[in-house]
Amino acid sequence: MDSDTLDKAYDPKKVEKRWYDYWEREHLFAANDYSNKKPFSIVIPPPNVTGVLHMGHAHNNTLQDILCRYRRMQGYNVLWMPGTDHAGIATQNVVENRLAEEGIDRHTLGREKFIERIWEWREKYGRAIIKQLKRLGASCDWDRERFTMDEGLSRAVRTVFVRLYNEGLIYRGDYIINWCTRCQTALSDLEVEHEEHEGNLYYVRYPIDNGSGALIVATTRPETMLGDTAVAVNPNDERYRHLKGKSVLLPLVNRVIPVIFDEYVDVDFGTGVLKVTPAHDPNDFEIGNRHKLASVKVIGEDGRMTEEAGVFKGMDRFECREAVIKALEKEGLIEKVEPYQHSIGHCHRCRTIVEPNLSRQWFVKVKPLAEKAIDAVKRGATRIIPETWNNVYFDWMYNIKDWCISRQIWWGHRIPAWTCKTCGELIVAVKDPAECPGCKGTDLEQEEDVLDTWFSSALWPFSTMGWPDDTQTLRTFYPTSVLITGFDILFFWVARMMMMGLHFMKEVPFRDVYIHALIRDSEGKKMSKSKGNVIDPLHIIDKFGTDALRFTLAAFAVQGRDIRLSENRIEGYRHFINKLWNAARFCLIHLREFKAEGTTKTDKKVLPLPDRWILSRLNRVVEKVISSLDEYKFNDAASTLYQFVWHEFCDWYIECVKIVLYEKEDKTKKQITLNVLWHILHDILCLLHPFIPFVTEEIWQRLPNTKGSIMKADFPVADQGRVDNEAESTMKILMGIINGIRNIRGEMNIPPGLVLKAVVYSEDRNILEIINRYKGIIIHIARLSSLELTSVEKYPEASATAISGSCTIFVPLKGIINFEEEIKRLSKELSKVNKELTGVGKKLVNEDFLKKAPPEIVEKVRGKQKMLVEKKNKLEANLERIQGLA
RNA sequence: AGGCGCGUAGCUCAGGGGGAGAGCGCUACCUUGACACGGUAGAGGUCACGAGUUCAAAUCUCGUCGUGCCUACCA
Repeated sequence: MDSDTLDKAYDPKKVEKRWYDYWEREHLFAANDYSNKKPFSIVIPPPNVTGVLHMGHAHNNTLQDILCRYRRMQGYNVLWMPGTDHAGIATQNVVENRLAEEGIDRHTLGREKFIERIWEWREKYGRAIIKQLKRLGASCDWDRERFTMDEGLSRAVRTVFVRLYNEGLIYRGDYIINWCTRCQTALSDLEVEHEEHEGNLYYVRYPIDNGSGALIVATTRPETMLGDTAVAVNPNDERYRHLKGKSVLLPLVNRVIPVIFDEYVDVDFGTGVLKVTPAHDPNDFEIGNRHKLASVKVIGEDGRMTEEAGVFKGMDRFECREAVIKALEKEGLIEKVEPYQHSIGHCHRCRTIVEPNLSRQWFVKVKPLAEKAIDAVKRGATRIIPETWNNVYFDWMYNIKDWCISRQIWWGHRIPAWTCKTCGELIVAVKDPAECPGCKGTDLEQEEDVLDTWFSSALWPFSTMGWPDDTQTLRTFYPTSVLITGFDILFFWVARMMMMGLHFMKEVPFRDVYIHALIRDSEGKKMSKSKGNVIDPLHIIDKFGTDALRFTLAAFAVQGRDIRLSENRIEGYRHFINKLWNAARFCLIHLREFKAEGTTKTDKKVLPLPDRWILSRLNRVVEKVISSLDEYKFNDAASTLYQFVWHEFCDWYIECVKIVLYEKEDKTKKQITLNVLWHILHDILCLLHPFIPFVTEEIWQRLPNTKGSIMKADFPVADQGRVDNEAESTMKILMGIINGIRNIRGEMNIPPGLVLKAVVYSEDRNILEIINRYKGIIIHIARLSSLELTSVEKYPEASATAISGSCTIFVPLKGIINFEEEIKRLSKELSKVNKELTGVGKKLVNEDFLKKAPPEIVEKVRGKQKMLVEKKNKLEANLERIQGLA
């Protein structure tokens, strides 16, 4: 690498791929199972194989990458475990749709062939997301990439299943589950999305059997009445007490069904009479169990009415609703119809309305697992950050219900259970059994169903590390240091990993869980393809570069608030990348002949003021960046660096350095400054590398006296010895004076070509001395021809004036001054001061304030008042004088 | 129905009991030997509204309105 001049503008396209390939070639992302360095590990939230990178991925993985690069530079042995998820239903749907385009149905293809096709499809298209993660700069240890359907992970899944089964924590049974009539599978409660829906509440008359009158039942789903096996009332409901032991005649079906009494029924809802359909409603199912009612399934798996529905057989469930209403109306059994708003469950994959259906499925008894998971967070073994998510986590865990894990699809881990066709024995085993352990029969039939995708994801932190084998990877890297994810999968994934990790590893899967915001569009809506409001990260990367995107995402990553992304903001941060680039360009031009021996740290005493100042500032920044990153405050770290690089390093330090580098100063002085310049740039690059890896590597490679990749450099450490309050306050004085002069220039529209003289007056000799010592800096940056100092009040004629601290700055403008403008300017300033002064004054006449406020606050306000009064007097004097001249 | 969060400059958002901030946009001036993806200066805010706590509230508490999300078996 040479340190020739950089291009005038940073072009990410020329840089990004080259350095990523280099990092991979040099194995810089590789974790070491045997290192005795401190471990730091993260498992990636595995994206779906079907997926393409969206902003959520970009955000999530940027944050992970920042931490991984940061910890590596701090000397940790970092493992970032990558991989993808087979995403059962989603993937199956995608491939099914592809096949449909070819006119092929999966059933004609058959199970084995169909699964083969999915594997083929995965090989061909499933790698897209990995490539895209690489474009993002993700420093995963790619040699360890895992897939939830890999041999090893599948073995983990089977092992877990078998153990839970043997422990009685997995069972099979007939229960009401959520059924998607389109996907043709059961769903867990989490996979159902509720949505408000305008419907009707139908009041239907159920004639009382062998008596007069009728019970009126309110329902939103009249079609399910065909499967009613009772009507229920609350035992405390006076209105219906007399119906004990009575029955009603179920209309249309003409089935006699009992009136039962159950506490569940809400007296205040509708008529206080509930129709009970155990086969199509979870609550009714419970009631049915309590009262030993029969279940009549009237809606089939395809969403059409079954044999049991009599004349309605074969109708679609929604058609049937209309038909039932019509039939009831005909018989005069509809009492009334009220509009009614209620929420309806939809399949989160295909939006079809979910049908609660009685079905034989496999379940995990999660209560005992959840207790351990609750406890782990309670006792702080795992921290959730930000803490507000604790409550959400606890709430869900406390109210957890058994998890339906069987899915009637083909793509996934097939349930390791077999039925012996000879004796009916159920065999659950890790390895495919050859014969029935009971009757030794060999005619075994494996369960058709596969497991919920999240069942395998729940094992991810340890299955990826080789479990159930006792591997060195597990010993070194489990539990992982932190999990970074969005709250949308807190229950789906985080909670379940907690449960499984604690149960099988006897240890939490992660020390910290950092829950980040969701990326939304400019209106605050969740980005989704169907809404068409996505901002494609790859498009952004092409347009602005990866670093600009990453820095934006980091700067936006505020805890507890969602991100509304806009291209404008990303563009703003591209400018920052370019600013850094150009600052480096300046440095490199001057560092061309920089010698290695100059890189040792110079003693503070011999350093010029600007150098002491920038080193002091740098060390404060280092401290702040480290503490921010340690607390997952990515935005604080990013904006601290932004502020420092742009508004301190570029705006002030480089300007000061120019004086030394461009004037004919002696060589040693130049060397000292170059030394500091090198140091600051060096540390800035290291501090920024985790956020913006590409541009920092590119500059690093051209910076003299660096070896290898910046990835292997040490992350800066704060050095309290470099913090220099005196230098900071002195610089503040100089900046104040420079700003005063600049203000005059700007406000008075003085041509920039015009070199000005200035006179600074102050009664404070110490201040004057300081200014005198550093007048070169002021002269240069404020572009003066000379700067005079005086402790005697003598007013240069026709001057514009500015006040800074105890100083009055005069800029003689004989012949150029616009008196009106100057009067306006001073008056404006004066009214500002007066306004502030009234505020301060009010406080200082307040007895309570003087008595009760902490003394240092009172002192501060007093000091401020004094300063303001001084400023006011000076302004008034200047104003008076200028008015006299006008 | 419960729970959580948000309402601060034109826009996107930081801050979180004692000086209202940033980026973008806007106005004026400027091709100054790193950078016009730049520089300098400037305009712009009853920090949603109402009450309370406090010497002091954008900041804490309560309420109202608006807004977003999550959870839920009231048919």
